[in-house]
Amino acid sequence: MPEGHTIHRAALDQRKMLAGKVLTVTSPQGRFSAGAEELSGQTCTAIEAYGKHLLYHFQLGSALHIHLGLYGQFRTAKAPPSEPRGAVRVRLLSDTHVVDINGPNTCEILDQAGLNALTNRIGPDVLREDADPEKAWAKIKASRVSIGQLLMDQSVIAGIGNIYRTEILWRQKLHPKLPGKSLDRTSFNRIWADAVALLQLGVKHNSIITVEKMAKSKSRYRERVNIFAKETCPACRSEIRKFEMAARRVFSCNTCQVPPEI
DNA sequence: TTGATTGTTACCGG
DNA sequence: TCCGGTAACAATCA
Repeated sequence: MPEGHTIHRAALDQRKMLAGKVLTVTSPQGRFSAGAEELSGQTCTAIEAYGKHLLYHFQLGSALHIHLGLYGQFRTAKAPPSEPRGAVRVRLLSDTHVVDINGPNTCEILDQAGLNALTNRIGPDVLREDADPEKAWAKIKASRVSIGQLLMDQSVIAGIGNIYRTEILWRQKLHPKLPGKSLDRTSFNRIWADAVALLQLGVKHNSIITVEKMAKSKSRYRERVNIFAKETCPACRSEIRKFEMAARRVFSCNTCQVPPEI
């Protein structure tokens, strides 16, 4: 479900529902082993997205750390809470709203040391003001790994997922198999700027949109991306190639994105 | 019921 | 040390 835009959007939405309020933290189905009660009754002081990670900070200094993985999702509703839907690991309840966290990959309580460890292992997040692109560039220009893989490596650059990597590389006319070290600085700058723009648009609309102009009547999902899971390149009508990269599917147009010579 | 999936980590071997 | 490959895990939806 989530690429980085989903988590940043969730942070925006949930701030209004939970931040600055005393929360009741429960695990209605007993699926949270690390002691949600520890946080219950504390004020949630801040909600912060970091790449695909979401942090709920609490007044005594620890934080609830959530990573949704491939399948997890947030379900939000107005109070009073109703019966949990699906597998709810944690339920956060304020005076006005309920946030259920279903099926997250990670669901744990972090102290300050844990928070530091987390932020140190994540690369610059394209959606954060404090992101330093130089850190990403330093790793990319030194790596013989393909740019398609590097864009998915959250320790290199945070927030981009499988759909955005395909779409960004197509938009920038770069083949996914190009080695990181073969990119020039201009290409990297374009990738970074495009990632920022596309993910910001994703936050705004709460969905992935990578086409330049989208007719209102064509707002169905398949019409919002250029080549992801498509058959034909919208620019040159060539056949879209599909292949695997680190066990994830990638798409490219070998006309618009010239493959590297082997 | 089956299969696919917008993700990550651990571990192994070259 | 780097990097590719594999398995494991998660829950939902079409």
